[in-house]
Amino acid sequence: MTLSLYDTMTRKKRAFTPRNEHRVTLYVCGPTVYNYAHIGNFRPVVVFDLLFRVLRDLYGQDAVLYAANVTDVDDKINAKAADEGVPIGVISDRYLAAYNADAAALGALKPTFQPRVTETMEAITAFIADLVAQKAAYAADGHVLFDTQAFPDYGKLSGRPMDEMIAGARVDVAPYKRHPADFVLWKPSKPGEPSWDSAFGPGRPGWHIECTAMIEQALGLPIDIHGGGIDLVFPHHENELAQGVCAGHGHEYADVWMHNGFLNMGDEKMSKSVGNVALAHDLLKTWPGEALRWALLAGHYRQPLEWTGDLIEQAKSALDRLYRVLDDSARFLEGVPTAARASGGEHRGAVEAHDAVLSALRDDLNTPLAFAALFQLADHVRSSTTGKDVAGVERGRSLLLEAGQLMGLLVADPRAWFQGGADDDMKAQVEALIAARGEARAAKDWPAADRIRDELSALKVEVMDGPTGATWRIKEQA
RNA sequence: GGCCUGAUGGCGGAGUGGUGACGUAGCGGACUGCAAAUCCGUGCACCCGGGUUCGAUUCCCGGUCAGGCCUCCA
Repeated sequence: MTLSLYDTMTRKKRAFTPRNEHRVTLYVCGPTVYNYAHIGNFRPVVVFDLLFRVLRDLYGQDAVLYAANVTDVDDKINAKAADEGVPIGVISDRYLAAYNADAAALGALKPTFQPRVTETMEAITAFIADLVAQKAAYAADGHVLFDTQAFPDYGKLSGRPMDEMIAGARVDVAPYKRHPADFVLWKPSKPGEPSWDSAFGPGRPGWHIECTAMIEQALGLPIDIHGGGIDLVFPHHENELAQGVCAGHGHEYADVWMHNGFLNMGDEKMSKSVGNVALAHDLLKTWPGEALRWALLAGHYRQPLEWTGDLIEQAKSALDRLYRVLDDSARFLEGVPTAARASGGEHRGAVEAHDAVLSALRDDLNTPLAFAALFQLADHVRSSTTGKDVAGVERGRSLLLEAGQLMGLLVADPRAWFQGGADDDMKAQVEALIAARGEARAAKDWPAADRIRDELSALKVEVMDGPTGATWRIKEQA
């Protein structure tokens, strides 16, 4: 099975072939750490984490190098640092830690590298110097600018004819630019702002150069896959590409460009600047990270996604269904003597469903199709459990867990998934009530049994009578 | 003004030139002391108008609507 990926540059899905299958390189544009990140920031995090996992599954755990940068030089960081009267590092460290914690809660693996602009200054200034030497950049009015005329293919990635862009532009062009599309590589810092020394004078890097320099430093150019949000195609990635090619790396930058669709809140675009926020940090207080991860993967990554309460609830329900199968089948296996367990049998249906998950993911990360296969696999486990097919349950269960965990899902203990909110005291209390209710039921004292259920209900606990006794779980919040 | 996406059932959301995924919600039934879960059954769609075709939700053209980018928001 080959991996095919949609490439923004060629606008079609292509078979993916890494330059070196022992060293597959992936770079994704990361956050500016000046505040808690909203859930939309985590869509690319989760999407490209999934790609990272699929690549590792295909090429080997250590064969994939994944770099996700952190922008820690930025006006918003400067403003916040000035507000609090602290160095910018205090701000960026604080919110980077929060960001990483949220990403981990959403099931994202740590990238191989997480470069920061402040730790890449030498590479940035060296890169700019290289561009100047190649006559692809020029100094003007204290700035160093990239000369877009030096790159004939400028506009190709985003599919924008440059002359039309300029004709329709609504922005005033800085007078020192030779061409309206030229962009800043290095600029002087304003008084009081952080500044770094360079051959072009003290200042700070422009937006686009940092990614190019970080890629060069962390992975080496060219790379296999470059990813990010669709909104970055122009100008950010277009500019990265221009810089990267003109600095000379065999005139190659990235083989595949991948872009995830936007996350929308209701009908409004979700953006911190608009103030229409849903911080992952807050969402994680009420929802399991796995449910949020599922919700982010509920649609194909290239499609826009509407972020609504319904979406999260449906994601939670879907996971409940899978965890219920895992829980029920685990209880069934606990009741089977070890000696009676066997591992024979083909269980073709389960194997096929497992393979269907893989092939769906390898087809440009078709997560909805992968979810469908996951449910199919769960149905096999369910019917094996009902049919008391021990080998079938064991095989199906391990395939389900394997497929789910490849997607960063089904990582919780099934019982903990349902009883997660309870501490030991509460568990003991619940067990005692359930035992009392069991006695009442045995005596066919239904009013007493129902009274105890009401008590449990008040504790937000739901009891479920089964053939092997009662089980329970924490009820959904309204 | 320029460029680019998308339009599928109550909701979410794949996919396909012809037997209409999957999840969730609805309805009927089984099971259960009741309930939950589970199982069985069932209803529900492919924006509009042309064209190509034996046949289009799927291909082509036009339209409408929605969204994105062109301002260092992923």
